[in-house]
Amino acid sequence: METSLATALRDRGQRVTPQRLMVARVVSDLDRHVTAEVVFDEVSRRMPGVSLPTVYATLELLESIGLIHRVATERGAVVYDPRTDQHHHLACRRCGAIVDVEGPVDAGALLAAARSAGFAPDQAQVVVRGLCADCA
Amino acid sequence: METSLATALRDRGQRVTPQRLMVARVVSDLDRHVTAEVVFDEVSRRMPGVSLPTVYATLELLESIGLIHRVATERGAVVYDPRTDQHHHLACRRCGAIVDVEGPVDAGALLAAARSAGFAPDQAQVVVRGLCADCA
DNA sequence: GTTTTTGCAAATGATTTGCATGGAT
DNA sequence: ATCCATGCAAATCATTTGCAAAAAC
Repeated sequence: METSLATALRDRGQRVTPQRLMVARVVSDLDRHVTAEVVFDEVSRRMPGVSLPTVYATLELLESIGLIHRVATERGAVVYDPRTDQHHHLACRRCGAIVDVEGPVDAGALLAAARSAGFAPDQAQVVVRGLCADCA
Repeated sequence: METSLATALRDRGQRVTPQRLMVARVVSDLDRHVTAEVVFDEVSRRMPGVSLPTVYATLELLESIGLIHRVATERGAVVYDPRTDQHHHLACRRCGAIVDVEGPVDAGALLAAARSAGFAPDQAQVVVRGLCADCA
């Protein structure tokens, strides 16, 4: 991932800094939905002195490049998802946890309805709400 | 709606106050996705002196009763939805707008996958991401 | 009369901004 | 040498909390 990040940054005329490489590496290593705070803690462990604003700015940058996705939870909290391929989410209504889930979904009729309303759809993502194994 | 709210409150041993009735009426009248701030502004217009904390508390109460739904937008902002029946959303990736959309969705396989992961699903909600008519 | 709800003010928590310094090109 | 990125501190924004006074039961 570091390589593709460095390439993307150079292509965009932006700078390759150790902080940016570290944030990208940490998100990739943690390999789950993480808050900015969690990323900051792990980055700080590996590279003390990195500031929280830099972590926020870098997460935003990584999202604009397309290396991570920003996900809003039911509670309004924000987490970052290292997966950028199409997938769906299970959201626990009690503890707020979000877990990935795979599976086919037929939303063709919905996309058609969206188009006829003048909306230009990119993708349909499903959020399954309920209780996770721990809360049930 | 006022009647069902008053009934629900009495059933729960809670009090029927003019502020609560007004918040419920305003959400119902505005009849769209609204922020707490927007509700507060309209409530203040009709009944000056109502405080913002009361509006927040009442929106939370209305949601726990099931008269409105809380929805987190892609940006992490929170809006309240007067519709409580099953429906889906179009989310504009540029301006953040959220619009209701109707249509059948087959998420049976996904729900099955959720169950086999120990998750107890309530419902599957689809968020169609893309560009709204105004932003396209 | 008793208990809940309200309004006020202050606290909180997450994220963003301004600005001078430091670092990448 | 130039200009972008960083770290720090402070600002901002939405939401929540503590508490005394007011209102509903």
